[in-house]
Amino acid sequence: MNKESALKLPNAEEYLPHVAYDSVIFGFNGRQLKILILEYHNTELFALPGGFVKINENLNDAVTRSLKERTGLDDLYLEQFYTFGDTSRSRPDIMKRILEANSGAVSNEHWLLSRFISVAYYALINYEEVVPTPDALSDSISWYPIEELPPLMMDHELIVKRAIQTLRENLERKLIGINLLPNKFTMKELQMVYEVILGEKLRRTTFQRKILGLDILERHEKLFLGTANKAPFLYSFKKRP
Amino acid sequence: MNKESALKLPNAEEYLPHVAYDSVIFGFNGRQLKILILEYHNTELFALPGGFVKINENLNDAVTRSLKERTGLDDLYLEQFYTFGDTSRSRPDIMKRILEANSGAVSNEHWLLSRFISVAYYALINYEEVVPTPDALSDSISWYPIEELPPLMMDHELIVKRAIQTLRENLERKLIGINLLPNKFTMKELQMVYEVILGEKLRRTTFQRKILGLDILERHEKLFLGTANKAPFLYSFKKRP
DNA sequence: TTTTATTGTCTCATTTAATTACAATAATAC
DNA sequence: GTATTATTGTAATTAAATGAGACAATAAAA
Repeated sequence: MNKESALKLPNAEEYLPHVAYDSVIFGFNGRQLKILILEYHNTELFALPGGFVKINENLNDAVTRSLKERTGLDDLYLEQFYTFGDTSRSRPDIMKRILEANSGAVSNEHWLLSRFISVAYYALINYEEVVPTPDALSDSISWYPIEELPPLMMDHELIVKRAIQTLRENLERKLIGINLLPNKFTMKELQMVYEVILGEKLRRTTFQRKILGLDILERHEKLFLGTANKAPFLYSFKKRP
Repeated sequence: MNKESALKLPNAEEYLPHVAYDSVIFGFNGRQLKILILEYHNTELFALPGGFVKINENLNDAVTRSLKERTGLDDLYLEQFYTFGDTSRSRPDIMKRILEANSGAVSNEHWLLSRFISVAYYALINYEEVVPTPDALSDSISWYPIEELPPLMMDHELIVKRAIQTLRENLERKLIGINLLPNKFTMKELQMVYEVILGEKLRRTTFQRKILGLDILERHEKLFLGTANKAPFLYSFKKRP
């Protein structure tokens, strides 16, 4: 095991025991909705990025901190959506495999083997700006389309499912100024984001009229892509006053 | 101090440290939306009913257990809505007052004086069926109209505010089969529930047409109240198939 | 029998949304 | 140049939902 990463392992005294968080980080590559999944060293275990809360740290700050570490971004749309608290979600056997693959033998009393309650968040980020960075326990962190996720450990598949469900429910009400697109985008791109989130096709004219009617977009120059058809306008979200 | 209640104090070994829950229990008395607030022994401190999670207990089960103890009910509409995790929400000074008012001197190392993260739930219950019962630390538990709450300790006012906000947001989408009414109710009563939750008056004819159009109500016999006017029908929510 | 307050249901106007239609374009083919 | 093609922006038309009254049908009291 590589000593450097072992040194970065979270230390019992620094963190609140029994409390964790997990993040479902959504990105949009122009066609698909994807999420960031990490793979632990030498275990073939896939998981959501997550972490622990320092003794004197606000829960929300802890999540923001780890998202900054995983993505390099600090302006992201972040929303807490559920706290998972079943006893069955804690799997000391799996945690032990992860820890031992990373740093050799681990005592059965290790704090990370105890029961954890996990507060789950989802984040919406600009796919193009992200520099995914694995954490101390992981080999890799990569984008996976939500339709083609690897098998996730513990209850992380349930967490993803609920994240998508909440995202759908919140789409109309809360997050029109979605962070999933670059600063400037076409109406078609915005429509595609709505379609992949809702999982259904929308009518072009209805969608366009509705969004424009909300008066939340600013129109910019046209985007000439060299295709043999009318060039679409670029839009950006208006700054909130 | 009364020895019996002191004996019921939660014991450090039985519970998950640093994890708590609080419940906003809504009831409707026919005119107002109310919530259950308890008052701690000899402290003039008012708080939401809450509690702690046993080492081997699911979070949701812990909440159900305590709601059963506080209200006598086990069939209630219960929804988790947010987890409060700021460091500033923990107030060892206040907790110490509560504990000492209950059982004499308390060590500064007492587990209840440490930082807690609280998972907040709201419940909708049938006002008439409830038998409010204080917990070990409390003198009383009583209904307060949401417009006339006593000053609540720590961040409990914020928790109530967010509960009401979530209830409003969820009214149309989720909980048409509200638990706030008795089994049979008049259209006017249902409208009043909507009005107190939304905080606005609704048009009688529009409301009636909309609700009946949803096809979720069953019509029963008329309710004769002895008033000099046409008697309204009673309705109940259709059983979900 | 008349009066009063309230309920259940219609009607009609108004608003909002869905659907269709069509002109405007940006590049390509000729 | 001019016709062709795919796509975009918007207007016109239909359909659906909602708002605002109108009104007959009560249940009890005057």
